[in-house]
Amino acid sequence: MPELPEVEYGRKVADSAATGNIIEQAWAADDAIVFCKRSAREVERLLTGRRVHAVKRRGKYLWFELDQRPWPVFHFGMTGAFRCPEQTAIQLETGAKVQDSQWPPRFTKIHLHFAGGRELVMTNPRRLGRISFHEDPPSENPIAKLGFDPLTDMPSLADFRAGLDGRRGTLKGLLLNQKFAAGIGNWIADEVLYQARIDPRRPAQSLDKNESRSLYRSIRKVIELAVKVDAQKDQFPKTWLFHHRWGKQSAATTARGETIEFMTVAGRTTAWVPHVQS
DNA sequence: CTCAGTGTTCAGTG
DNA sequence: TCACTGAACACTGA
Repeated sequence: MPELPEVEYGRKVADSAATGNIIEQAWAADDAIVFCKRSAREVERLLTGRRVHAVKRRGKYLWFELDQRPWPVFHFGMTGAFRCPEQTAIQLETGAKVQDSQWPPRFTKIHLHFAGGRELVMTNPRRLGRISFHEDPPSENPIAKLGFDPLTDMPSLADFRAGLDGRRGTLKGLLLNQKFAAGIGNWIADEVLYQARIDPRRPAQSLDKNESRSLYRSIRKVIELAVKVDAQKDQFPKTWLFHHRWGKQSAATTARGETIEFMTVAGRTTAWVPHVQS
């Protein structure tokens, strides 16, 4: 699920459960991959008794500010999510909010119990997510090398344009590059290029003034709206490409009746509308 | 049974 | 060294 809007929703879930509260009990799964070689017992030791001062996000990364360092950093990979009993989960495909059928949910990697009774878990079925610990997450990799965050740190149009200069690769590849813009993933890249009416294969440095402005505006619009509705896909406008990109059905069309085609760009499946994007 | 997949990293190339 | 590409990773669900 996780591109910027889904991760920002995860931040809100964690914030409501954790901020201001003390972690009374922490349970971690034995999973050397997700915990970056750290043992479950050590993870539990680093978290138990700590008070959470804030839950921060940059791009697709989240971290807790605790009363003692190091601080935990969370990345959802392809399938991770934060859940708490009070908050509904967002279903992967449809984006609809659903209640968990069991608690803690399947694939729970970490389970926190807070003083006062709130709980929070991170699930991660495919184990491409990561939970690591850093003394100062924003100044250390991988967070330090991220590019601008389109929600909290959108550059000026002039700076955005300057960032396109000298880029030899495709626009699609650049949008997916977290060192350029942090938080854009496969569906947002396709949505933004469709709404800006630009061919995903175009070299980034080839855009004229109108095109780069259009791309800039599309990024802001898609991110801000998706965040506003807590990444619930059924609340995205009907005109968005998003609703029609799944399944790669031949003869897929947008709500406007435009033919959608699929191709691989920058190594990723790319949905686009040749009639609109040039 | 096979394969694609909303992500990142790393080896290899230019 | 930088920019970029493609494979690998891990596992579920179609």
